[in-house]
Amino acid sequence: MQQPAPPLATIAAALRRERERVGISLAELARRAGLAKSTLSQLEAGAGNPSIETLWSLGVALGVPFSRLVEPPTSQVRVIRAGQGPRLLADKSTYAATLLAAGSTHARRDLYVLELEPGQPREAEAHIPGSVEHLVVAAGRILAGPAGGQIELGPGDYIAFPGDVPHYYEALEPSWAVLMMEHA
Amino acid sequence: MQQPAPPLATIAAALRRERERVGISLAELARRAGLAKSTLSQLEAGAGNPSIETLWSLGVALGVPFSRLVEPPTSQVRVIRAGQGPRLLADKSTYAATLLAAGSTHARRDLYVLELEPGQPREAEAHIPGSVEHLVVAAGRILAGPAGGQIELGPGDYIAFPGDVPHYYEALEPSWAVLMMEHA
DNA sequence: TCGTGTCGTTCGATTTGACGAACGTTGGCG
DNA sequence: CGCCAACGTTCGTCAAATCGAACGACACGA
Repeated sequence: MQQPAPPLATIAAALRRERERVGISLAELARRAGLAKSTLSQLEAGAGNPSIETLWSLGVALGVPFSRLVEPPTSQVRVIRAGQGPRLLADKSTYAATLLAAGSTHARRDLYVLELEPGQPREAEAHIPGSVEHLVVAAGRILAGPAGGQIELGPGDYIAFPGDVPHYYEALEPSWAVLMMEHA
Repeated sequence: MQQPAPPLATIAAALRRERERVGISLAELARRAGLAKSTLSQLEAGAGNPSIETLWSLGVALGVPFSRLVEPPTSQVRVIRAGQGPRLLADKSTYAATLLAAGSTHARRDLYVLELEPGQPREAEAHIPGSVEHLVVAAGRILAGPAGGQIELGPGDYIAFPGDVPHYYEALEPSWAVLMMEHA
């Protein structure tokens, strides 16, 4: 499972990698995480055995989930090509989805553009267990979320919710959005 | 993301839950993990702030992945309102990125909202080999693509291009877009 | 009724992680 | 050039996590 993985070096590498991804200095990250520079310096040097709270605050400050800091990076190289011509999948006149990028069976992530018109809401039944839907509203107003827990969203708003329970989309005005479907 | 979640109580609950699932005593687990009984006792009581190595050895002894001990049960609904969320530092004032969803190490796909102002274009150096960037323009006009092959995009337009070669973003007017970064 | 084993908790001693202050270095600017 | 600010590192100090040992509670047999 995670047998021979000494998390010491992994954490050191992950910290430096993620920090450079965000593009901030060591001192700045320490400030945001509420830590001493020295602590972070030693961590990135591979020395030390940080406490959970310390690592957690770094994860929050970097905006990455905790697991990314402790688990070794996946080294396998897999190329997934962008979808060619967008295809249209429509089942109701008020709802249209355009498939932008379809992941392979090994890396399942699909990217859609949704176009919705007010009127008949779309009720989606549960998908495969473990799937997650990510929605960013580009224009208009949309009521979305798991059945019974819908939330109203406007341009720029983001919502993520489990796709393996019944859920729901309704446009309050002509709208469109970007949807990332994540399958377990 | 994982915002105000103090992992202290989560860990305590997870430890007791997983230990009872395996069906061993506290003393036995401490023995297998190479820890003092007292340490484990306090951890399950919710007191303490364990080090990474301590928690890791418990994960190994319990036969569960590390993340199961630190992350709360499972995903629920998460909303990030426009303008909220962790903002990545802009190396130029014309560029801002907000991280919406960060993939785990096993499914590396990150979702961002980009905000761009006209002016200085953003030149990005190559990322990890095999990475792909997917961009959907929500509003405005953006010139984007690999260096030398930029394409002008308007609202609703989609482009995918390799992220492991130098590439380029420029807003022709105030714009924002949804970016999915896909790491190999 | 002892004696023995294991359970989980509590109590000092010690190792060690985190802090704050200093250091040398680098880059920008008058 | 000097000055200043920020960077990342190193060092001494302090608080805290971990340890080892002892504790009371419970169960099982002799």
